[in-house]
Amino acid sequence: MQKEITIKDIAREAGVDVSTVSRSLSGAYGIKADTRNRVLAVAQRLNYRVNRVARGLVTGRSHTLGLIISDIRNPFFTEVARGAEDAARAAGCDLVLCNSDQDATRQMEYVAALAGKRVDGILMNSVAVLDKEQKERLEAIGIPIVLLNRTRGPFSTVCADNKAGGTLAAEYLLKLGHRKVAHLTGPARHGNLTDREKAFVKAMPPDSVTVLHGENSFAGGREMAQTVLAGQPRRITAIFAGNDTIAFGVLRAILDANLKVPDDISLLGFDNVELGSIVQPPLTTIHQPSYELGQRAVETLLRLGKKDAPAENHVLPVQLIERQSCAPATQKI
Amino acid sequence: MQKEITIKDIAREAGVDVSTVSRSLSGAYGIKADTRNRVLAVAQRLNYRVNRVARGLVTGRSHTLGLIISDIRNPFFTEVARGAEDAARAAGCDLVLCNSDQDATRQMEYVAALAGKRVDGILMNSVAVLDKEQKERLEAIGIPIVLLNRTRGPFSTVCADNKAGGTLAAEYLLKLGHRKVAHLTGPARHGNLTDREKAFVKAMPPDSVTVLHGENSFAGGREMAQTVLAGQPRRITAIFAGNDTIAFGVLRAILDANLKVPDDISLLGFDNVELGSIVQPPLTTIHQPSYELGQRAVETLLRLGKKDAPAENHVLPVQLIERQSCAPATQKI
DNA sequence: TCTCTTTTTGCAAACGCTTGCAAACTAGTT
DNA sequence: AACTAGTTTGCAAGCGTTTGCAAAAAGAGA
Repeated sequence: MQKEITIKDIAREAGVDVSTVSRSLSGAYGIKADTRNRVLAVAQRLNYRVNRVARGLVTGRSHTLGLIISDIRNPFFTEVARGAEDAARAAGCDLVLCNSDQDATRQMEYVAALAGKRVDGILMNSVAVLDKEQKERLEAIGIPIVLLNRTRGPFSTVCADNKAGGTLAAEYLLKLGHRKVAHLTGPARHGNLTDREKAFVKAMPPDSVTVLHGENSFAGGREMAQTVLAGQPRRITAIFAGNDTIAFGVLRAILDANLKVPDDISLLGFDNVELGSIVQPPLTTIHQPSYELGQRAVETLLRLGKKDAPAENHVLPVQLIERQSCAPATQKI
Repeated sequence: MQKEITIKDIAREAGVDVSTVSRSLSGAYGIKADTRNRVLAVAQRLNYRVNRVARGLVTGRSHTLGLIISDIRNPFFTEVARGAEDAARAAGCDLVLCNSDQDATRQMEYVAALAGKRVDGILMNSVAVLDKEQKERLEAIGIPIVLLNRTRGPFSTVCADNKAGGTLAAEYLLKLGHRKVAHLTGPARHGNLTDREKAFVKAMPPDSVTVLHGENSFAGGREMAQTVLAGQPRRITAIFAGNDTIAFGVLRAILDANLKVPDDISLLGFDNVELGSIVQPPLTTIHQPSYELGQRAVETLLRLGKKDAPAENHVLPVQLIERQSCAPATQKI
């Protein structure tokens, strides 16, 4: 590691004070164009590159944001991350990536590490709803934070309109004539999924929907679908999956059972991950604006950085993406 | 932003010097257990959190690594990123995510930004082979760097064994009796893909393979497959795609043409992204250890950080994943 | 009790930058 | 020529740590 070139070197070389160099470099007002150019030339010649950590120490701003999600491999988060990164970049910030793997301890470790780094803000899709102690810790840290996929709480939030999505799903399925449907979703009490579920059930006629809770994954969807398909207490004409990943599992189970989508059974997803358009048949789903979620979240975060900015709660609209996995219900019964 | 608690506060409170606090906190040798405990207690009580940027300034180590890839949404990179993040975390480092979108300028901007942040190392999947000037700039920066998906060059590299993969593909297809095949891949002169292509063509009998170059994407695969399927100068029994993403596009085109995989035509991918096992039929492919690639890369990076560490070149083995998209060739002609 | 080691602590100088304040100029008025 | 009002610069004090070195304290051996 060769010696680092500092503004001192430039100052010496250009025959001015370091403060003048600093001001020239930052384009501050009050430096004669002549001097500035000379300084800039020297800086260029010496191949100078500002040391942001030193600058950060004095300014107190690190121009770094933290993104804590459960797993970047979840396509939804991939998209969120991309939106966040783009927005961060636009604002001259870097984004550090943290995978919590749904582990609350790990999540809080990351928060602590990011705080130690004095990031300008934290973007987090919290593992679970925060308990009182965690909330206090977060507030004590005093770093702007915005929570993804949350709607309430003392912190700023950015979330898709899951309730509207649930309702949308119900309306669509009803319009197609489905009166006996199953909703296969993740664990109960999972913020997002629960909102979808509640709104969906509420918008459907009483007794028309069977809800199954399982693992929030491809395998989970497959399993749930298998049990629904196997023990058939009632003939089901459509399945609404809690999200696309579950839907893919369901699809696999249906195909494995030698049934056809949508001829034998309709399938509706949620999220609109890219894969949905690749799979056969292309999946009809509720689009969640994941990229915009990430984007909006960092924009909010940046605003929170300003003095006395109030918490913001954003709810982004969802949208039905009609592809080929849903068809009108046929009265086979 | 309330006032930050510093070691000075602790020092005052505990009645010792800041250096003692620093040493206590870092568990240095030469502090009486008694004192240390007292300091630790005060730190705890004051809810102290070390300022890593200050520390970084004096130690010269930021415990941050940069990851520059073209797009995190590419599932291959998602996996690489995950491997990298896990390895970084294990080493007590953070990872900042940079999407270059295949833009060389943007890539170099990121390098500069990361350098300004004084990251401990950069992990990069370079957009293109580096020209002389870029190489010099990278070297001048003096930050450890490891290149992903490269095998040669003055820098350390981590790469899957693409040549072996190409050969493997050829051997497998030959074993199944395919003698007229197409290789649909990305742009010519794309490091990775080119290696695969060359090895594949070389291992196949002369004149048995038609190579098509197109866009490296789902759409690209679809298009190339359409032209192969449409104008059929010769009957093809199998397609080897440059990677899984292309393969998915090919699959879609085949399905759209009312042909069956593998009955009418066999399809072989490369990469082994998760989606491959979800798609119908499950895709036979060459597994590239993406997670390990990321992991290995940061491990290498960390080693480079040590004094006088020599450059390393790693080639990771690939592996055939046999699923259901390939079948023995039938002599339809 | 008095040296001689060995620990344990404190002092002070970095690390590379920003920034408030005052000094030194420059130009504009009178 | 003197005075005022800028404008351009330099001085020096930080930002919160770490760390080499020396001072102080504590044991140990006599």
